[in-house]
Amino acid sequence: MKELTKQQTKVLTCVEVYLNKTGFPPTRAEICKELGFKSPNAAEMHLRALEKKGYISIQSGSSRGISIVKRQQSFMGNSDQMPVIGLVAAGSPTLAEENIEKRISCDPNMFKDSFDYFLKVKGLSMIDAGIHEDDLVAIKKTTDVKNGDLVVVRLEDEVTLKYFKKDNHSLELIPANKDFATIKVDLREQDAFVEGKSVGLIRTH
Amino acid sequence: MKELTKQQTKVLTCVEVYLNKTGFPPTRAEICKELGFKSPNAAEMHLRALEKKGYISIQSGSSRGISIVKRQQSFMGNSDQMPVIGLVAAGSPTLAEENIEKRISCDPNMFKDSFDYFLKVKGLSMIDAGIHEDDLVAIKKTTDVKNGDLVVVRLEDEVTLKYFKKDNHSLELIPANKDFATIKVDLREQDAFVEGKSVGLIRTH
DNA sequence: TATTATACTGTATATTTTTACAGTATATTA
DNA sequence: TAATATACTGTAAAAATATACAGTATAATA
Repeated sequence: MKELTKQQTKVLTCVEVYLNKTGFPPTRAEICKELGFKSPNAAEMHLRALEKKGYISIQSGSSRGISIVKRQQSFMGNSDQMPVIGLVAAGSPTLAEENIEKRISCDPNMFKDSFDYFLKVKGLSMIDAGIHEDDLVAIKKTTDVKNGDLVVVRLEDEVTLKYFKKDNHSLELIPANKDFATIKVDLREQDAFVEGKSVGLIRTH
Repeated sequence: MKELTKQQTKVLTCVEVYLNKTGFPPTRAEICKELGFKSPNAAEMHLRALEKKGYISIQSGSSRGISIVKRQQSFMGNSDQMPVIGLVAAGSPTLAEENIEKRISCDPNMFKDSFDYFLKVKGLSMIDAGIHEDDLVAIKKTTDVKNGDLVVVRLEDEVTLKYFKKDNHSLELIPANKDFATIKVDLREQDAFVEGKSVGLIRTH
């Protein structure tokens, strides 16, 4: 998550406080009044920046259409709107806004380890690990992975979920389905970027 | 607190659901669309009644200026401490305190359907459905189940998680593992009590 | 039996609100 | 050095929204 500037933090706090006090988000004008700005465009621009950085989402065309994605302070409890990543566009960063399919309200600490986003599973390559198509795998962004971990790896422009096995320069990405082949990468020849590892899974029946 | 009429309850629920989904309250027109009213005044009048009875407060002159004073149910973007049911003691009600292994902080509405508790899976009888030992299956308490649903059924003093199939007096509880046999019950001879059905699953890696 | 509450449709309007556009200025990055 | 991000003022118009008013109809209450 990108860092916020001082003013952006002020605006986000203002929205949170207003929401906490009234139960609904403020208008641009109300933010201005609260923070001493003289133009509604000042608030507008800060809100746009906050959206771009993933802290809020703005429902275009709706009055007070601000929802908080990631709270700074937790007023109520610890529930964030965790992003669900569907198909990742080639070359784009996994967490880019255009890859976010929806958001689910849940506790980032509901699993043993914290996590950053859900990855929606495509295909059947992990079926023998009880991971089905459309399951949501909770991913913690980290490069600190051990052999045997279930990891998200980017190869060229493809993102894949497999078991991790590394031995010197040889990386193996192992599926859990006998119909799929292990992906073998020689790290001297090809890059592989570990995006994170799975800390849990949720499935809707 | 005064009692609500059927329609007022509907409107209040509508506001709560909208708020839970978007993070801000609905407009009169949006309530109408949701509930099938054709005039914004229909929503207006219900909101006035809800305010008069103390369930909400309305900020006059503000768009979406509805705040909920008294919630009907706890929807929340906030998390509840959902109970995890481990081994169920023979004869005791499933949700009895002594059966609660721990509690997990999460949103009761994180799946498509709401749920009441997590059941910790024992054994391998559902492995081919991608349900492993120690997975937590989210159970909604209900007796309204259809053939093919994944249900929690109590037979005598045993609680089991299986696929449901009922045909007249014949009840079949079908596992997802070829090494396990389908449980067949003649309802004229033996009682079977449907405790609920699965709406989702979570697993910690 | 008159009154009040519930439960709406339908229309209209004043107000609220978003949002685009035109500027100004500074700091940081490429 | 040019481009981009931040950080605003000021104005205006289009769109969203609240809300008043005029009705109709039914059920409950005094």
